[in-house]
Amino acid sequence: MIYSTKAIYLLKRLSKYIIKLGNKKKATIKDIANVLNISPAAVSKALHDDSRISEKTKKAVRQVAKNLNYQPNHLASALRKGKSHLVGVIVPRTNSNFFSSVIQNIEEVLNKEGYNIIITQSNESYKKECNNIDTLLFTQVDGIIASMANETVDLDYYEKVKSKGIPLILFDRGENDLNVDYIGINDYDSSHMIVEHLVNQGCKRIAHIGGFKHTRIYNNRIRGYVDAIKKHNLPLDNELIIESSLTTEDGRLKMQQLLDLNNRPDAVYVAGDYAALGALQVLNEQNVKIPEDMALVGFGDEPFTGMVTPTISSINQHSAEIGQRAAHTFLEHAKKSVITQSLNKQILDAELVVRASSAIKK
Amino acid sequence: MIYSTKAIYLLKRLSKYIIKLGNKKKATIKDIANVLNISPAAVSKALHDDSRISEKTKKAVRQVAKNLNYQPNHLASALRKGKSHLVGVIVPRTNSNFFSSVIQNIEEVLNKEGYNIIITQSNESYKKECNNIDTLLFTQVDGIIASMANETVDLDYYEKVKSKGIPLILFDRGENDLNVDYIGINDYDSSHMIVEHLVNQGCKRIAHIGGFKHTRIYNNRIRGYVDAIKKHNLPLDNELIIESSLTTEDGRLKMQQLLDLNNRPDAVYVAGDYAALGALQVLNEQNVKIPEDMALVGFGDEPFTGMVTPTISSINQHSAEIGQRAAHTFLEHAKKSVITQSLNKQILDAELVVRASSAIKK
DNA sequence: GCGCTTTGGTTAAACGTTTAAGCAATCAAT
DNA sequence: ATTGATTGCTTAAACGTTTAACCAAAGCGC
Repeated sequence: MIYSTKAIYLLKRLSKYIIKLGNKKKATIKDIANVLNISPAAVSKALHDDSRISEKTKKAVRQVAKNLNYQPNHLASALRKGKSHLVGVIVPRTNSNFFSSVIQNIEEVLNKEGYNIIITQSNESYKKECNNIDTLLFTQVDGIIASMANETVDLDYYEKVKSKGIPLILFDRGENDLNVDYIGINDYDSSHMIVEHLVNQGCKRIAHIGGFKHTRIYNNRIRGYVDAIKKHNLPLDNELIIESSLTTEDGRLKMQQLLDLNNRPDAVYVAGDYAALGALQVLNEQNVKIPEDMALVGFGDEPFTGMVTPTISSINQHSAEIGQRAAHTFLEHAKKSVITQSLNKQILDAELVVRASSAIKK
Repeated sequence: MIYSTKAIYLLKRLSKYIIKLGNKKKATIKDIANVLNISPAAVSKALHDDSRISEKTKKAVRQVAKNLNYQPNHLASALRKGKSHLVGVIVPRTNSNFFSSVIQNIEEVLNKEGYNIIITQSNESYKKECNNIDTLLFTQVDGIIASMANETVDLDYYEKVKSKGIPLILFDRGENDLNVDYIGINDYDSSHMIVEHLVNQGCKRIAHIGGFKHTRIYNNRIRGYVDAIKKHNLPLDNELIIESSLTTEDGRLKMQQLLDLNNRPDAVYVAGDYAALGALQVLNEQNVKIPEDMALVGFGDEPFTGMVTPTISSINQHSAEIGQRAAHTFLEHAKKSVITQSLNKQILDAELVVRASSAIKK
């Protein structure tokens, strides 16, 4: 093979550089510029396919970049551009299927647009959540997508995010008062669906183990339950509505409470799957027949609802779509230079997945 | 209250600045410097509690910083210092309890030291894993903590990380060949524990649904199984050792395969909990009594093993400790200026959690 | 061969920190 | 009074990109 003098010259400069870089740090735009005897600015433009750079130069730049194993320094470009291309995500915990699925979908959408996500967990603690916000702001994220901890009532920290002009998108657990984008399912209607379903199965006395009233979504589920019960002229008994932290353990306790009633319910709608699992365990242990003696419906469609015996009917919250919408909503904000947020709700219809725990009674 | 002339002067400058910043961007070190009529360098030093700055100035700086709602720009300091204080984490998926627990512990340890983590999922795909490595390198992470995808056999991409001088720590699924730090449990011994336990329960013909042989941990589990079977003079039959992808679905298939044998086993040790769940479903559906007709042991101690009927015995992999150790191992590397990695294994003993699926037979 | 556009770059400043080096003022000791 | 150390800052460069502004050379129409 015959090389032109030019090519040989280039090769020499290159190898000189490679040797020089050998034990040194990473290659920069400057190194490429030096090899090709052009300015760093030209290299930057070449790499960004600027129209003011000749095709020849672009090719050469790409070639040298490859040979020097060049990786752009994201920090430098982020600093210069004032954008980190990082998005913070805050969830109560990642080991629930709902949140992990939402996250995965956020990630997929954002990665395609050159964004990375930083996931943080609040463990349902308000303090941890504030910490998370601080670290995310510190890391200069371009936006925050969050689902609030159960404990969170004080919204000051989220106001801080807003005041910094950083797009904030809430999902699942959100607050109207913040006046930002929100994506979630229709909790009120979901409760209606569940009650309707249980009525169709012949249930006459339906209890509800709900979440904390101060969390809007749980409050909506409670309201939906109450209205649906009224609609069907069923007994609306105070002892049939119980507030719970919705952990498995608390689900056990609250189920026991229902079983201890003089006038037991014949169905129970639990506002969270983990608590529904606790309820199921208690029922199984005490040989209460499901669904004959007690029908059971959960909320969230966690995978284990299909694994336990009997399988638990539940509400599918469309985690994938929630994640995708949250990501797209952020991207829309990111495209605009001026960020103006207002209450903008995207409410999806949920889907009732009927399983053994509430299957038709004979 | 009486203010000194100085204080009033300061207050004036401050309010001037606050007004100026009002609709503007975030406050910087320069703004603080301007308010106090000192150099930005002095501000930086004051904020870092440098001994060469007077206590008086430090106090003033802190006060103004607070009033201006100053947040240090992480990007700038990272660029200058050549450290991003970001650590990349790669896992097959986050919705397994094992990984989510490891991650949570990594996060806890690293946050305390001022590091943030970026979590990425490979979904068991080699290609996605390579992508993840690229984005992490692009984001200038200071280190990578990873558990490999099932598919991964080619180690070139991980070599790339090593060659950039970025600390690499593997856990659970790792490769000796890479000569980096590794944290995991003793898979070989765990298999011994399981077989031993099943023998004690009176099982005479123990099958193994294992993972892919090319993944070292699964290979070790198989070797452990084989050696333990030999040790107890039990039948070591080729049809009793099945390779599986260890998904729930594949667990079902492989369990069926075992049930179809002329000479059925009386126990099966499944190298993953999800596959064990599939096996359990098949056994339940076909009314094979567990553990009387078929004892069952899983691996991983996923929470659902305690939720299903009957509950599944499994191996607890000490996810919390693995996460903590991985984080600490990274921190040790980070402290040193020169990074020299070598094969350094930390092997923890696992723990067998006996549940109903293998409880003593009468 | 004059102005005018186009091409293909270059120069220099900027992003917000950190930090080595420098320097003036004060103080301590001789 | 002189030297030397200490205190408390300042100056300026650097990290690796991006980008606005500028400019030289070539091409073009007439």
